[in-house]
Amino acid sequence: MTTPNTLDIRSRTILKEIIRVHVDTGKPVSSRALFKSSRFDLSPASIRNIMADLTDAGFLVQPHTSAGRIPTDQAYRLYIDELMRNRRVAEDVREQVDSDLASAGSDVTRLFKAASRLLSQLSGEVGFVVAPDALHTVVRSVRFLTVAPGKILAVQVNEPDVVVSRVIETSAEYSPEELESVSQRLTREFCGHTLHEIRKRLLAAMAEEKATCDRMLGRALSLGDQALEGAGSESLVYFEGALNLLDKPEFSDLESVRRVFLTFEEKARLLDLLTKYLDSKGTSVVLGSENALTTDPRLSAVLTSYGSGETLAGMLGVIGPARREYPRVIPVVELLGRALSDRLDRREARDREEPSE
Amino acid sequence: MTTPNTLDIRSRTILKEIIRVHVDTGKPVSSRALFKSSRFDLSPASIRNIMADLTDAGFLVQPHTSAGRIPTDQAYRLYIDELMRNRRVAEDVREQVDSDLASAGSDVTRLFKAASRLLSQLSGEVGFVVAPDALHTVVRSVRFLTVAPGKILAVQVNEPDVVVSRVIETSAEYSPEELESVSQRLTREFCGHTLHEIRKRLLAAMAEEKATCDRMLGRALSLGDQALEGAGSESLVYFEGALNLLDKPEFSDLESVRRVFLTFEEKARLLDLLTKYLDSKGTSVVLGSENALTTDPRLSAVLTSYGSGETLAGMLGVIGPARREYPRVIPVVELLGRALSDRLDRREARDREEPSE
DNA sequence: GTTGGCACTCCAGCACCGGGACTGCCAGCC
DNA sequence: GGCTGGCAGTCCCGGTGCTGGAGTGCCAAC
Repeated sequence: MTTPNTLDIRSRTILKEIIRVHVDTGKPVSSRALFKSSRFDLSPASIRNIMADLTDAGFLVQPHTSAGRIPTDQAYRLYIDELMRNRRVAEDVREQVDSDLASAGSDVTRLFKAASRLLSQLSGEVGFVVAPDALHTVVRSVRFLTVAPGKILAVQVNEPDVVVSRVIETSAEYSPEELESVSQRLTREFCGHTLHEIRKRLLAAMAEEKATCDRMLGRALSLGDQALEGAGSESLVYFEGALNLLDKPEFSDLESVRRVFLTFEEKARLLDLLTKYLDSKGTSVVLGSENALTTDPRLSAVLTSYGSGETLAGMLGVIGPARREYPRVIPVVELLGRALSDRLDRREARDREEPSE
Repeated sequence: MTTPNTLDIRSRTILKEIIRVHVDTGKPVSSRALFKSSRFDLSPASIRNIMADLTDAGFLVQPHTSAGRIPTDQAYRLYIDELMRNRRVAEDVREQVDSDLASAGSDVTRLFKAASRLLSQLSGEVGFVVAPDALHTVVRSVRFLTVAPGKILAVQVNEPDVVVSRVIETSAEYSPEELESVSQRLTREFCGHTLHEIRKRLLAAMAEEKATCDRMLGRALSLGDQALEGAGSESLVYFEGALNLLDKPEFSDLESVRRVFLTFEEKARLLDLLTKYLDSKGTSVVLGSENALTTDPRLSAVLTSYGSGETLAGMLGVIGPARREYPRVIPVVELLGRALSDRLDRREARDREEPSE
């Protein structure tokens, strides 16, 4: 019997082939099918022996006694980390990504929607884009506009052109000139910092202001405080293609459907879990058994972060069953990460042909 | 045999009772069940005779020979129009609506979300709110802000405090003063009109400007044109509670689930159909067989329009199976229509106790 | 017009069976 | 020692047949 880390070459080859076949067919893989599908110089009986070892080591399971084997998450983990090699993204896919993102123009919301739709289409799973977390993104400017008596629209422009606006109510009246000067003052003060930092400084400033009794500054700070209140609590996520999962045999019973859709209904929880992976640069594969994404341990994700310039911004990726074509899907996710970063960076024209890798 | 419009009293009573029982149980209703459930002075056999007549007249159907009867859409139509009487909304429901909407504050987006969630919760179906159609809503003001070199944020404030913003790209540079004067000029010009009208006038103005060569005005108009471009094409809809439909026995097979979710995935088509009912003031019940809402003729809707002041604004309602408690659900939908209108009208405190009816 | 009775129909659930798809193990062979 | 063919054993799956129950439709009697 082999221990997890010391699988011999032959076992690895078999495991790899089992994954390939299973991803393809969706059904348990039998020794005979393996024998026929590829030219190992081994009889089905010998393959059975190896499969028995792989089962003991935790890489395979049997749905029932007289069935073939299916790979475990542990097997996928090994496959992803050591066995597989990414394929190149087909040229027409690149072109589709480029043209779809280009047609979204410069409106960030439309860009995110287009990206999640592309992810969904290209993977056949659920595509998602998490917009830059409002709390950790860099503020570029803050503006205030009167929209009605007692109602002021606070517009916060964040780093990659993400605009967040909310209406706040004030009992006090502000003149346009006053609003303009407040806008300029707050922008000058806070430009280039994250909301997180700003919030702290704002509180400190308000405490100090109480002491100095600078009325004008006080009103400015109060406005700023209201504008930021609750900001970042509702992160923006774009999901697309939940219906795709209905076609996956692993989710096509009613109970699974309920759980899967429940997952997407309460986006908040899902988001929390995904956000953990925001720090890690590069692409991660999150398998359900390793870190339950949801109530359903069979859900897994491929995700990567995107961002403009130095600052990490948000994440995107796909969610679906662990049984997926990793060599094809991972490069697609990475492609979209780069493409979206480029767009946000306004470097649209650069390295369109062949990203270094 | 009775024709549709001349059902005698007894037939109506029976039909009403059949609907009541079927809405309650979800299963076909048998003559015996009717005999036991209510004190008609009739034997099961007599009830059977009447049910046979109702079947001939198109009000009932049998799933199969030896099953009870279920009401047709035609029966629901009669029930809604003539047989039922709305129940009063329970006091605690009123309070929940008030407090939930109040806690959404004055941010219109949050208000819509809260309303659709309430509709979903209170009906056990899918709640929806269609935001005021951007094309037919009245514009209050237009503002422009520079967010980055070559990128300008156009903020359009519509009548019930609905803010629509989009980033537009310009090759030309604009100074803050120039933007401010453009904002004021366009606002003065267009305030109080609908986008629809504005678009027309804008095109006329641009043609004229070509003649007079007023450069400054030309730039203003160009900005205005870009700001409006594509506006209104993407109406905002808020759906909530699609999962509720999974609990309905009529939608709990896989094929139905697929169709239902497909319906909500392509919101656009659904919206088109719903929008037809926007003109009609008051509350409508749209039954699937009368006007297919979707690919699934079993989906139906209860909807009403809401609006601030004189202008109709948007719609809200619920979507679910025709088998629903109309006497309870219709008043809930109407309550939310009024409540939302009131909020948008800033008449929050008015007639909280008992709306006239 | 109403009613009890009765024959008839259809469905839902259950048990049963046989074929097919695999595996695990064993004994023999290189 | 590793590989192999053979064989018994296990389990699933689809089809079939049966039975009880729930309802209806009709008829004859009141």
